[in-house]
Amino acid sequence: MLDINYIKENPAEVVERLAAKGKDAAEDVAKILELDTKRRALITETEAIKAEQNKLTKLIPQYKKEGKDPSEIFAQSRALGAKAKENDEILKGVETELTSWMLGLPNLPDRDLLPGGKENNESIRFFSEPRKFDFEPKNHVDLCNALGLIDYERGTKLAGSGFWIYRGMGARLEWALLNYFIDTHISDGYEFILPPHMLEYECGVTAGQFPKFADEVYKIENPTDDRIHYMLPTAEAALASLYRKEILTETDLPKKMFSYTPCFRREAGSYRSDERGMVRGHQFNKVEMFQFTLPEQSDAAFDELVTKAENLVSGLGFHFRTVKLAAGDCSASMARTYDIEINIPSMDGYKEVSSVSNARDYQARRGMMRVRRANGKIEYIHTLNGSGLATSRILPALVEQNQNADGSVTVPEVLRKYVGTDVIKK
RNA sequence: GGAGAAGUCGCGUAGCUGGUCGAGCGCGCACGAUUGGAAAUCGUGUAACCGUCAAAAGCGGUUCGAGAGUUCGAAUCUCUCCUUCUCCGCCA
Repeated sequence: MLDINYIKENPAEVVERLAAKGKDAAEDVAKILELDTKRRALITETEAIKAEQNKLTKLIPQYKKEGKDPSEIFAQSRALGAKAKENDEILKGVETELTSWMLGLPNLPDRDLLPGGKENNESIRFFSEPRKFDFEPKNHVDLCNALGLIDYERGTKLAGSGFWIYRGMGARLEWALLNYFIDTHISDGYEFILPPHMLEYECGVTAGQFPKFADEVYKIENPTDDRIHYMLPTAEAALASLYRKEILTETDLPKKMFSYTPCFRREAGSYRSDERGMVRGHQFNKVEMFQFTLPEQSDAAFDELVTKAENLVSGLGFHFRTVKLAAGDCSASMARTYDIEINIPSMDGYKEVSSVSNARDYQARRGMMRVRRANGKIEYIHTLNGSGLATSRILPALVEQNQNADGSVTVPEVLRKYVGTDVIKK
C-alpha cells in the first residue's frame, strides 16, 4: 500500500511512476483523492457531533446530584447519537471503498528501473560459461525417468497433472539441495522458520497477493465450520505477516530469517509446452529468505540477499546470469527485483531459480508493521524477500548440465555429503 | 469433540453493583535530583490510530481480544465470534 499523503502531495508523479509498471493509475489516483476528501469531511463533521454529545452526557451526573430532570438532555443526546451513527455508516462505506482502491495500487518501482516489461530486463552479471557437450545431451525429463529420480506418471495418478514424485536418489538429491541451502543460511546467521503451510486470508493481503491474485492460490474450505485457509504460494506469504500489527524495537532490526516450505500454486492456464517436467508444477520446494529492516538498511539488505542467492547457485557450479527486472516485470508489491536465471540446456534461454525483491514499506503498510526509533518516532519498516533457492528449476538444470555420455549424472561437490555418492547412475 | 475459567496501557495486575475510567498500582523503560562514580533512594514522564494545523503544541474523536446490541452514557450489561488456560474424551 502506498502512503496516502504521498499520493496527495505528488499525484502526477505517482501516476507517472506506476505507468513504468504498465499500470494506468490516473483514474485510481483521482478516485482515491476524491474518496479521501470525502472521508475527511465526514470525519470532521461526525467528530463535532460526537464532541457535543459527549459534552452533554457529562452533565447528567451533575443533574442527578442536584435533582434536576435530565430528560431534555436525554432527548438531545439521543438525536445527536442517531446522527453520528448514521454518519459512521456512511463513513464505513467510504473507507471500505478507499481501502479497496488503495490495496489495488501497485508499489512504486524504484526510479532507476527501466520502464516496460520483460523486453527491458537487463542482464547485469554472468557467471562462468554454459556447459558444452561432446555428445547428444538428454533433457531432464528423460534423464530423471531413466535414472528413476522422478516418477511423473504415478505423481499424476496421485494428484493429477502438475504433480510428481521424487523417488530414491531423486528424493535424496532434492533433500540434499534443501540441506545445502538451509545449512548455508544458518551459518550466515539467518533464523530458521518453519511456518504453517495453510494461511488465513489476511496473510495474502499483507504480502500483496490478495485481493487481486486470490485465484492463483488454493483455497481450503472446511465443511464443518466456516474457517477458510489458503495453501501458501510461497513462504513469503507467511513470513511477511510474522510481525503484522506489531511495533518492533529499532535495535532488533534487521531481522534475517529463512523458511523451507513446499509452495502451492494453481498456475491456471499457464502451461507451456517448453515447460516440461517440473519447471512449473502445482507444488514445489523452496527455501525463502526474508528480512525486516529499517528503511535506511534495505538497499544493503537487498544486495546481501542477491549475493547470497548468487553464491548458492555458483556454489553448485552452475553458469547463470543475474537480471535486473524492468519496472513492469516486477510483481505488484515490489519496488525492485533481481532474478537469477540458470541455463537448462534442453530449454531455450534461462529459467528463474531465484527472485530477490525489495518491497520497501509497501507490505509494512498493508500489515501495519512498524518500528519505534530511538527518538520515540514510529515508522514503517521495510521488507525484503528472495528465494534461496527454489529446487524445481535447479534439479532439471543439475541433471542436464552434469550429465555424462553414459547417462549418469555427476553430483556437485557441495551436495555429495548429503547424497552419499559422487555419481548417480542407473 | 464435551465441561469450566479467562482475555485491560511493554510485562504483571486493579477496576467489572454502568457516568468524574483512556483507565489505579507494581515492574520495566526514559529524563532529572542525589553521588567521586554506581547501586539504592526521591521526583517527573511513559499507548496507538484518526481529524484539525505548513508543522509542533494544543484541541477534538476512536480504541480495555474482535464484531454487534441495550442505554442519554459501556472496560463494566446482553449476544456472536476469535484466542488462551484447566479438566474429560480421542488421536498422530
